[in-house]
Amino acid sequence: MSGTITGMWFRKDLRLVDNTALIAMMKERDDNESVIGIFNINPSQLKKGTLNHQAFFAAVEQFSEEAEKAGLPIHFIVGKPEKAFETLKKAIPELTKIYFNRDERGYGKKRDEAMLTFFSDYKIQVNHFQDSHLHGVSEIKKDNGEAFKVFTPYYNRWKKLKKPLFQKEEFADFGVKGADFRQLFKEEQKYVSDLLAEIPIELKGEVGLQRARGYLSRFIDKKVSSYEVDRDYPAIKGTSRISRFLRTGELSIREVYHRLNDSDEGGNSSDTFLKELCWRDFYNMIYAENPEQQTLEIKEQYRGLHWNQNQGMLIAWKEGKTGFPIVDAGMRQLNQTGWMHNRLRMIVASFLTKDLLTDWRLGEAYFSQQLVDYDSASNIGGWQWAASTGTDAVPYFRIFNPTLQGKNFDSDGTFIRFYVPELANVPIAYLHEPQKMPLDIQKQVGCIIGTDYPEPIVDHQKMRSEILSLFKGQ
DNA sequence: TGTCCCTTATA
DNA sequence: ATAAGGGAC
Repeated sequence: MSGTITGMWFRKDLRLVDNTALIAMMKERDDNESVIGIFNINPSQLKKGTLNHQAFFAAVEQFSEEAEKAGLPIHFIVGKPEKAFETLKKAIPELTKIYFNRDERGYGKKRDEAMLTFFSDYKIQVNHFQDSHLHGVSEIKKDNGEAFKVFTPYYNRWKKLKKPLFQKEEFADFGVKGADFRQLFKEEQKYVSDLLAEIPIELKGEVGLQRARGYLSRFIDKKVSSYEVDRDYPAIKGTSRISRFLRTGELSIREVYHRLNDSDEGGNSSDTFLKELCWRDFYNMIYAENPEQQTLEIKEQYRGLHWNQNQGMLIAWKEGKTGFPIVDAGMRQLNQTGWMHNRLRMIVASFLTKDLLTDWRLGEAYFSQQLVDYDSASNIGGWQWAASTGTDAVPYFRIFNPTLQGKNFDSDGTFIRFYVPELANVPIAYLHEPQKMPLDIQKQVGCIIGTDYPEPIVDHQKMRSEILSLFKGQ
């Protein structure tokens, strides 16, 4: 083959449509330039065996098949990015240009910065783009040039800014086939097929653009108009459920934004939902501004908090055996499905930090294993919000009462009964406080407290005053 | 995107 | 007795 080769390096942008870097590559290429698709697997970054990992690689597998069908076979390269690209360059010396959509925070940002140096050393030209968010981390600043720290003023600015367009082009529209050098990477292909063989079949259903668009359409057609109210009730499927497709990039954030806007001409039924898309940009920006936030409280004042080290409490929380029905139902939804309703994420996070006095980092770490929609910026931001240690976080004295939250947001107990089957027959009068059930009713409904379902592992009022004094003492 | 507890008003 | 409102944490 004469001419040069240009690579599209896919990462959390597993899509052939409205992919900023991919479209740029196809538009800018000239006739003697071939293109290839690349995906790097860095074994040291894998969280094998977790739902997060399995869901992501289920999407990778689906994407790889779609890309091959569309004429862009994906070349998997394995190892630390520098090593993997060194091997790639040795096997394909004509590779002189790379396109990718950059990561603007966290591990991905460090990787991208290191790789810019690497590519420059190897005389590989690089073009990279902001593709993952409606507004990148540096786009929205206060008038004095500083980053926002509070959500509402950030949102007011965000709302006014013009959003990037949805680009309808797909790879196939350009009438060019990607080159196929996969026979040079037999070992890597074996590694990938072994890795994919470990993915449970249940996780392979919730993947792909078609699926994602199904959720999006259902949400826009049927749910967004009542989203503001319905989204708070876990028993109602009132949320969009597109988060898993946004974190893999199977669904473009621009497609989401413009479909919402087009369906809501002049109305404001989607304002509350747009706010959630803004939170996604906000926390992305906050993580870029606070690169240590995965391990360090943003509020310096609270860096020395003395958290409870009791492992048993943490385990009870993880397993959904705290004796607080709404908390347990939420944790079991997470464990069984890899997803948790947003109201419940707030409740269980408040419970871990404010009722069990447990370090928010442990909760964040558990979510990072379990969530099929895990996004580090949103997850860390959410945990620091709940722990009252983040910027624009809930004030430390604004403490959720888990029993009241259950009564308010699952008043008839539909959600609790579904995920905590041992409580299925408990009368509603006792469902949110099963420990108050008289023994004869316990026997009658087949749920003995302390045997079939735990006593509350803490006294909320007691823990509330304890956490208040912990925070006040800082 | 809270809850508690007090006061005051009304029954 | 209960609702509504406000301050405190």
